[in-house]
Amino acid sequence: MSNPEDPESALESRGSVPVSAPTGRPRSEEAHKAILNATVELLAEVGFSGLTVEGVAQRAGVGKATIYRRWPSKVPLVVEAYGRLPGMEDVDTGCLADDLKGMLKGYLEAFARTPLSALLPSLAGERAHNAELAKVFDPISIERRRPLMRALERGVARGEIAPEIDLDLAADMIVGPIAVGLFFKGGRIQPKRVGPMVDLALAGLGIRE
Amino acid sequence: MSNPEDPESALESRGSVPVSAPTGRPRSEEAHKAILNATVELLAEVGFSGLTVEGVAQRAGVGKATIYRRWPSKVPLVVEAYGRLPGMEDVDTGCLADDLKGMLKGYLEAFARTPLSALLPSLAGERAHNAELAKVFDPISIERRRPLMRALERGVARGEIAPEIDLDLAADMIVGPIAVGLFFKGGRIQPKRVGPMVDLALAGLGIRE
Amino acid sequence: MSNPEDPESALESRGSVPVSAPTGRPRSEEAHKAILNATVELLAEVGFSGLTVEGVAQRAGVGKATIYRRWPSKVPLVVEAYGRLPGMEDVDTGCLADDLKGMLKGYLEAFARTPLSALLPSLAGERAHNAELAKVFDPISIERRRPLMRALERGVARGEIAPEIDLDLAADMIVGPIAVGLFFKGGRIQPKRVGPMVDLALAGLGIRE
Amino acid sequence: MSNPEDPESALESRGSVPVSAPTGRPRSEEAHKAILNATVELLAEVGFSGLTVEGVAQRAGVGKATIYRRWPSKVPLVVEAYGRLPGMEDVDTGCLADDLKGMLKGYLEAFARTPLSALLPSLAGERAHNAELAKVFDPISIERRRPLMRALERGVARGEIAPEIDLDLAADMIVGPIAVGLFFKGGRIQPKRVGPMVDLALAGLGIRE
DNA sequence: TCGTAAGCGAGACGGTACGTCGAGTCTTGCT
DNA sequence: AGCAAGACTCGACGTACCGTCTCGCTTACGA
Repeated sequence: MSNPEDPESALESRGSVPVSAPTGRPRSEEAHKAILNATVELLAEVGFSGLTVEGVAQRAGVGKATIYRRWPSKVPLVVEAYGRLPGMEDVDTGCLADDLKGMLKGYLEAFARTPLSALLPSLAGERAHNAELAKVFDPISIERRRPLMRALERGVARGEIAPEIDLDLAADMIVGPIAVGLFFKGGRIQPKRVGPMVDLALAGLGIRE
Repeated sequence: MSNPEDPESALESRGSVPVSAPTGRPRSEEAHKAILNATVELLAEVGFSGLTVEGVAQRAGVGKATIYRRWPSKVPLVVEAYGRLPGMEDVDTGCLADDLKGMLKGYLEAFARTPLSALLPSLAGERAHNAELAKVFDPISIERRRPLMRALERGVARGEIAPEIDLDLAADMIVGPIAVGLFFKGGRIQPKRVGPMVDLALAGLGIRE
Repeated sequence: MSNPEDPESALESRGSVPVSAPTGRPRSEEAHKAILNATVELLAEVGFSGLTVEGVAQRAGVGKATIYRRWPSKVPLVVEAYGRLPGMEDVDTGCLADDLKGMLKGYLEAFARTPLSALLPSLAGERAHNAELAKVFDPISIERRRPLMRALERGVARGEIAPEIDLDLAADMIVGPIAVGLFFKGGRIQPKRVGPMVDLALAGLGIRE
Repeated sequence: MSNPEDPESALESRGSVPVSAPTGRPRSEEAHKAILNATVELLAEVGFSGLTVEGVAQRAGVGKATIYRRWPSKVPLVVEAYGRLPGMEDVDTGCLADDLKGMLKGYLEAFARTPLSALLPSLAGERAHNAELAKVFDPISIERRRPLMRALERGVARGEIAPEIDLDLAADMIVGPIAVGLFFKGGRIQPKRVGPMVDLALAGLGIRE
């Protein structure tokens, strides 16, 4: 993710003159991909704590030095692999409830297709006492919930949500059950439970007529 | 946790005859406590992944074998240490909103007093790819949210909650923001935000006049 | 062997009044023997360096403390076990060559019957850097070659050996090939080779016609 | 000792084509030497039984894995260290007695200069119940007494020794007193006693005029 | 005849070293 | 320069014994 040695970053620095002469053999893009793929695969198989750089190198058919040349430790490697996995995709139907239901359903399906459900708890667990990880993990997390925030903002604009509502808190409440299910029950929420989940969040528990 | 030498287990086997003669020097209760204390301390300092059995032994002033004699690996050790930390305490005021606010506030204060906020993400992260851990972790998690469930049940009984509401989902939604804050934002929710949080959960996001 | 707690040593301190009242349960002679037997057996099986006090205790059906109550460490235990094994037995035929051949043959047969050939190298090896062991081992070694020395002295008395010969050196030369075979070739000398061995020692290598 | 990576072994395989491509970083010759030196030093200080691989690693400034990569256990390590120590050096004066006296004196001086006198008993003791050790130890022992055997053969050629004499037995008898002194008396024979020792072996004990 | 003092088997105690494994770094020859 | 390979130092793993220390019991003596 935009690391300084990345040759593509050099191109971004305006024009055709590289910042410093990139002599020698260029880094293999192939190796890069193989490493990230191996990382994602292994994370799904053995989890974060079972992941070894040695294992990634072997699976990717790559020397360990090639990994360490790109990532300073296994944490940023995993973070970048995580960044490759799909996040929430914006759904805009004109109705808040349908937007939320559509987005969450799509997201939960991504959980089933990818190692996201193994990765997220591992990374979140490590994050808690690893400031270095937190620094790169948090922006990605914020980025990933942006579609959700946008849907809520549309809801405010349309008058479906009262303007004084704390949207951040609202977002937490909407994805909260997914997080709780993921971290404490080890299972993904079934997609069919998304409907009630959103309805409950929108209507609240309280009876007030 | 209910290990066979536990004197109370002996009582469960009906009557005064122990299952088998407990010969030899009995295990030191003192060492047991010292180990758990050291574990809790170190978890708060270095997290689950940074915790080493060697470090626990050293901090507790205990030989490694004394730890391995009691716990087969660091996972159940940490789980037992986790079990010692305070959970939610039931608050029964006769009003659902006040019950929930009281309980959550108390719980969040426990987060500040104890290493719970370091432990929970670490354990939840490990849980995701460690079936052995999941087996012992999940019952404890369920036990810990029981006061919350009871408050909700009282709410149903009092007519504060519609009877058709899925209480499990409701509980997830109420603690959801705490979980999200803990796992993705690395911070405990401030106690003063508990009020809006509960109000939002009870009233919902939707406007319905 | 004559350790200070030995109740029989108390008797040696002149007279019938024990130094201190030997109250309490007396030490089990049975356990003592079982420990020594187990020690000899295990030495033959696994050698000195493979011998563990734990193993001896288990084999003897005895607690470890019962061993440590009698011997301060495994070294004196092994030495005492060694002391129980047969040594050279004096043979007095009136002819030096026959005496020596008889004694050596008998000794080599003892090697075949007992774990002596496993014990001796182990103890000698340990002796080299274990002063404590050397202190108890050496007197036993001297004692064990005394029959050999006596035979040589008889040879001098009878005029079979010139009086100016250093008998200690002579004894070393006679048992030397056995030692070399034991330590460097791992095998006991075959009894039938005893004859030439003694003849060579008596006649020397040199031709002197 | 003649391990497959040894460059000289490659030469033995006739021709310039190495048996297999030696990829990766080559093993550090420096570390190898440092380990062997540390081993010899420590053997002299604490003996075989007091020698720990951990201690060798520390003294050599080397990781334990680097030791285990080269030697499967401490036994072959010690054997190789032993192989580096000086053995008997051939002395050829034209007179058997002088040859033997010269060689033995030189050898005994090597005992004083090196930890040989600590090593030999330790290794011989271990050898007795360690077949693996015996396999590598024995050829070295035979090699080391070869100068002695050659001197005896020269003695036969010159007619100083009767041809029917068993030279192996003769060699055992000549070094026997050294072995006995080393293993049972813990001391090196004083060099000045070498003369009588050889004279006795050549002339024998028996009086026969 | 009974108390008391020491012995008993069992096994936990704090330690130390074992042999293994992985982290992150370094060094080959080749591309 | 980057590459695959693999050795490097370091440090934790989980195991096995060390020599010591309780346990709940015998066992024998002397009060």
